[in-house]
Amino acid sequence: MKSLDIGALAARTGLPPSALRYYEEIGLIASEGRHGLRRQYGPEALLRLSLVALGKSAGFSLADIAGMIGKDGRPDIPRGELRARADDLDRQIRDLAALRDTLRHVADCRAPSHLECPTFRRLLRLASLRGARRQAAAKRDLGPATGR
Amino acid sequence: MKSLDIGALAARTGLPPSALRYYEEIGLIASEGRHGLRRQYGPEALLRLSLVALGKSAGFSLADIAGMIGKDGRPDIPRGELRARADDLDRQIRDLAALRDTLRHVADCRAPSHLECPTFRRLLRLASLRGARRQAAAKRDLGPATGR
DNA sequence: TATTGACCTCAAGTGAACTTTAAGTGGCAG
DNA sequence: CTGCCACTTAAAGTTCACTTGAGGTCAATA
Repeated sequence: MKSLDIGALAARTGLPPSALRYYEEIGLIASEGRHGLRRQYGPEALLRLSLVALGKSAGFSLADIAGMIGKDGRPDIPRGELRARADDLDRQIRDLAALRDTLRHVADCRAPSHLECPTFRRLLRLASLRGARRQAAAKRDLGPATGR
Repeated sequence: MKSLDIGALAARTGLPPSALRYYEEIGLIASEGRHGLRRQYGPEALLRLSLVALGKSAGFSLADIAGMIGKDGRPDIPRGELRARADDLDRQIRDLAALRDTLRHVADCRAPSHLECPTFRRLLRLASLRGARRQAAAKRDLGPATGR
């Protein structure tokens, strides 16, 4: 019998039991049944939690993630939308990579103050632009996680 | 007289006035004075707000940002923290790429069940490893914004 | 001068993602 | 069989970053 109680699942995932109960409450995972009062989870719970961890670290909300992995472990959303999401992710990845590069540059830069470093100043300009774009996007679509 | 009222500052930054008042309340920006009741902001507010936008997009909390750009306006951003944040971004980028790949795969895969698809399983394994690492990090530092 | 509209304050509300608390249950080691 | 202790529930509390609402002020325009 390969079933785990909530404590075991918590131990294997590193998530506190309270969080696992919460995930179950919002439908992110499901228990196979109970042993007495105690929830018993099958091994597929571990898979689902892996997907959840993946989505979370990618900046999606739990609601988004719930939408991506349907009740049965496969996505609910149409293929076209999945591809569009993937394209969004590509864009987000490019932005983050640029930010990371500039952060590293600034960390290594020998200029006495960050404000005097031209790269930093360029980054500031970009950040403002990003802010504006973000505003525009928010107005545009009222929607999906851009990773607040 | 180069001072902006809150509406003008909002227009230039894309932030709503309510957010700017909130930022002032928590000490992220300061107004130069009032014209009647109305706050008047100097041009350095724009610089500070650029820094704030930068910090936000890098995943810092407003409290973190407030700590980095002192009351005096000079950014005093610890280089070590910048590097740590860049490393976080690297991780986040890897996560995003994994998620993007998973999404694309799922959109294209014709396998009857994803659990039977080796690509899917490989992606999940990668995600689990990441989850474990993240736990370890959380235990290690108890601290700064890890992104939401 | 009267009105308009952008600003003001303060308090309360929001939503996400949990955590905490209080009171109770029940499997199992001793 | 008894007591421990990990589990259970429901409800309330927490943090972050704001937003919303009610009621008020005032500078500039008609």
